[in-house]
Amino acid sequence: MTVTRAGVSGDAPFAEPRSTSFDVPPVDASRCARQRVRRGEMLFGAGDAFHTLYVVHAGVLKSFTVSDDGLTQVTGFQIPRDVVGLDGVGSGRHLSEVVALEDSEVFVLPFDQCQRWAKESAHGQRVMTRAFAREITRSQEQMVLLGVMRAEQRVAAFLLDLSERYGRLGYSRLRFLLRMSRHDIGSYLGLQLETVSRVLSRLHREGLVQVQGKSIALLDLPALRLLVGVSAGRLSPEVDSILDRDGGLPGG
Amino acid sequence: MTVTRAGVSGDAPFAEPRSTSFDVPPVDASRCARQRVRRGEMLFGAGDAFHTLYVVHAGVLKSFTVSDDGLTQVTGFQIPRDVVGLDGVGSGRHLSEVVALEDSEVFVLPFDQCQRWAKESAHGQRVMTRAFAREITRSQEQMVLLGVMRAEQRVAAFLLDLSERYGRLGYSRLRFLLRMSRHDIGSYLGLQLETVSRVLSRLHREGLVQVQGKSIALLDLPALRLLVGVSAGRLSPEVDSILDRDGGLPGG
DNA sequence: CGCACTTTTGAGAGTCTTCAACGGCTGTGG
DNA sequence: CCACAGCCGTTGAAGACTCTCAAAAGTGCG
Repeated sequence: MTVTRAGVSGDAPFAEPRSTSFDVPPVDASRCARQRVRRGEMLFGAGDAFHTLYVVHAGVLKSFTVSDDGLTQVTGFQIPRDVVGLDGVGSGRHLSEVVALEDSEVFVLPFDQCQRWAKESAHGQRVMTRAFAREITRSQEQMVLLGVMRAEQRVAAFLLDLSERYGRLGYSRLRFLLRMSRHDIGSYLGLQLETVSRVLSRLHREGLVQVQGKSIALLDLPALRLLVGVSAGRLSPEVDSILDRDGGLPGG
Repeated sequence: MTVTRAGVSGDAPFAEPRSTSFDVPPVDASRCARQRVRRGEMLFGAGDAFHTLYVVHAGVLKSFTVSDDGLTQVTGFQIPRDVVGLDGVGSGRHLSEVVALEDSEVFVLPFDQCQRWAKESAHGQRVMTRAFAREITRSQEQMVLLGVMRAEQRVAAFLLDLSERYGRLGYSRLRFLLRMSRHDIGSYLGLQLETVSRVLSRLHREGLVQVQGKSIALLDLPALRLLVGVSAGRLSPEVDSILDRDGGLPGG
């Protein structure tokens, strides 16, 4: 799958029948610029100038850091409502690269506009702060995963995380598709692709999950949770944020 | 070393001869509340309500997550000018715990005050945003370290990171003290303490470093950098932030 | 429909961990 | 001031887990 660069095509704001609001800037998704990113296309690359945040509207993306020698490390997978691009805030350049794993669409949120929004509205500030905070929390959890968990636990944690996130979007928590390759999963979890494959096979044999290529069914959620251990960071339903007085997400 | 809870003693704002400004809220350190944290004392614990950020003024702290079953994972070591407490922003409760590794002092920055500052001043917003961004960048680099590096590389990267940070503070980049135990280092790097000890011994034998208990001397910086590989995330001098028009830090 | 990539599975090697023992250092109390 | 207890650090040996190399089957895109 060759990576190409996404053309900025649909970047003119246009309205849509139902206002799909999300908990990230700007408030109103219906009048927000969008951009399509086809499977294999790159949303932005490492070293690109940063001036825009994105929120996934449809599809799945993967983020990964690129070392000077070409080695890569996947840092996350983004599904609808996830924010993309925060890695560029610090230096003004993107440290990581983002590619679509399937035909996707993202909302385009110029960062200076976000900043203005945060400055002018208390709600805006809350939302922006929370976006940052989530990224920090997520990274911290991933650090625990990479630091203390063994292969089987990492894979289980990965599946439970996806399950939870799809669930929050209104999709099934028990059956979903792994849009990313075993290689990508391995890179994300600090494992080799063979190890990922073996662990999935083992979990299948043991009846905890059912795997058929990219199709996954979680057969025994409690056992999976037990496996991960109460020990390693909460992949559990979100705690309410002190920043979040604006509550949950509509529909889903 | 038993962990006790730090009493809120010096929390009344008081002035100081020279204004030690730092690049984090509030602007003026000279009129900022402070708090002493003695060796082994806890600045805050996991689950504690979050309402305050801290900036290390003197000393060294360690942050670590605490699992339900009591297992811990060190998430970072903080030296002067580092921000502490951002992990609590997301949920309103601290997810991690912070303990002083030596007698230390921190500036106390009520978060709502920071928020107000960010809202009212462009400079404040930049500084706050950058504080968040740094935390994200740092976590991302740690993810790479934990995900793709081997023990020797992790330890070398750890030493180079400390070297760089001490250097930025005006201390020697070549000789410094490891205030934390081998156990803490291991926890931070996703290794066992024995592995850390062994690697340090090996690096010593090979002439890259000189280790005597907690005292470290980096004898061959280029070799250490080579070992880490250009591959794994930049632990190199900071890129300038687009958020940072306020420049460097005053005297180290 | 075929080529290329992905996934699975096996076998052996390597790294890191685990268990264990020993010496050193530190802080405390007599 | 010295003795002691507890923690820290080092080192060894065996074992566990993951990686590497390799081959074959499966899948999907063009």
